Amino acid sequence: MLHVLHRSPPPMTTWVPTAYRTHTLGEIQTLGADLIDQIVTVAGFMEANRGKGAICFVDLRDGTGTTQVFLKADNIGAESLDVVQRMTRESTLQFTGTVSLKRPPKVKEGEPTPPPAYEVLATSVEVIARAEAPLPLGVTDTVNVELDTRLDNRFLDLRRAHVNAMFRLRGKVLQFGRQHLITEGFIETHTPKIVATATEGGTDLFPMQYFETPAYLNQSPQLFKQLCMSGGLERVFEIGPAFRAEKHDTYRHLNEFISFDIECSWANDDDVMGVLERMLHHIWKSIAEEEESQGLIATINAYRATQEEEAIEVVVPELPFPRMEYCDAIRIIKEKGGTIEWGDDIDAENSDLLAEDLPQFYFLPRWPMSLKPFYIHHVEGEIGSTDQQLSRGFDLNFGRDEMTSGGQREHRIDVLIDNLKNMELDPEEFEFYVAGFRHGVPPHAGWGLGVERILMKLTGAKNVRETVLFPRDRKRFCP
RNA sequence: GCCCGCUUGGUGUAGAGGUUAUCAUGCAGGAUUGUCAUUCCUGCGACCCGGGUUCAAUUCCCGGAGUGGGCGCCA
Repeated sequence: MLHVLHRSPPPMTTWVPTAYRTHTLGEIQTLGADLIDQIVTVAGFMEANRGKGAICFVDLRDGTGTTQVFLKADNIGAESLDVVQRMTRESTLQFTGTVSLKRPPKVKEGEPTPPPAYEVLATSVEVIARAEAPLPLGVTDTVNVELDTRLDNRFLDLRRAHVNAMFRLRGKVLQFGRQHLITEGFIETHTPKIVATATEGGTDLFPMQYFETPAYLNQSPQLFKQLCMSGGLERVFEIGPAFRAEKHDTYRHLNEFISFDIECSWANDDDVMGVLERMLHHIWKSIAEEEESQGLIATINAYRATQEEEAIEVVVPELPFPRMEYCDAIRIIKEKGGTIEWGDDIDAENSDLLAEDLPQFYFLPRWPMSLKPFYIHHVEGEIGSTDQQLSRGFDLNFGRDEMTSGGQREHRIDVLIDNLKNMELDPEEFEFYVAGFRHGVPPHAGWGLGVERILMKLTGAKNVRETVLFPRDRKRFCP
């Protein structure tokens, strides 16, 4: 059966000296006591410089932290001091100097003395690249910046501490998700993004030219990961882009997004719901427990405080997640006064009604077959309250928002072909896929999870675009 | 695709048919300071585009462009 192994945390990251620095700024702080009086070379962005007289303080920032560099005309020379004093914010500078204990700040009586901090007493400076002024957006300014301005100048936006922290958290989410699936026996795969035909039907695809032939950007790895099941790979996952040419314009949609997909043999919908909730639980738990992740959350909260926004809190969801079967969801929506009939999709307004009682993760299993794509499995005789055929398809929501859709797949080739015809798709066009079911295939199930949507829930982002480095939406595809 | 907003210095905002167009942040200069979100002084910098109404439009109307939100659909 399933073995979920306990993994010890990865070893501490080591920063090897490079051509431009002997130490990171983070190391100056963490190893400061041992580095006192040693000569070091550091490099980074100049966040601020203070002091116009015979002394000057520079706040220098690199990927590991911030350290103050202290300049005195006696040590560095009047000319270099002047260069630094006239330097623009966000220029990249390289300093050589000695590590020394920073003078402790004046502390009011009764308040605790802060831990010792370290600085670099500079003896020389190299201007690597001077930043043009004014900056299109202030990296350390407390004024709000609109998302559009941020995305137009994303490279500068990324220098802001809370934005940087968000992308580091994104890396963590992928790392912990990947880590969990590997412990459950899944192997990482890649499927093609250039395809000859629609993989699911329904959605609009981006057309492209493949040499002399029209082709498309793939909307989902769905059919290919199923072929992996027919190929006996048994448990696969993929983290990759999906492209959809839908002209939507909302806080939760992108035209290129990263889909976290799995497919699992000898399994039904209930089995893969288990994989999903265990994986999400692992991600949340790891973020809540790991020191580095907590530091990232704290950075985001420090910014939120300046914007008078509520702090985000990583609440580890309890296992198992609640299950709200489609038929029950319809009944409850009706009881709450929502307008819906059995067989309808659950729209945003009605999702809000469900979210009143289920504000976090919950599964919505057993959708009507009529609402699900052709590849979803059904068991004859599993019928809803109106005697209509139910499917083995499910959604995972977080409050009002859909995070995942998944289900057991149809492995019976005759039923598959019927389904295609019933949904007005041509089995001939899907021959590459149907062929995979002709020579024996295990029953299988899987799901696709929107990475950006998960990030929104974890980091409190109000718009998925915030969680993507360079988002592609209806109007934006540059930078 | 449909519905509703918004557009003022680099950034984010206040505001009014006639103003010296507000404030913060920023930028430049100066004073002070081994600073710690320093403080203080001085200065710089803006009404999206086109047309209309009006003695007068950045303000009102129409159109355009850009942008934000909601919906459908989805991850």
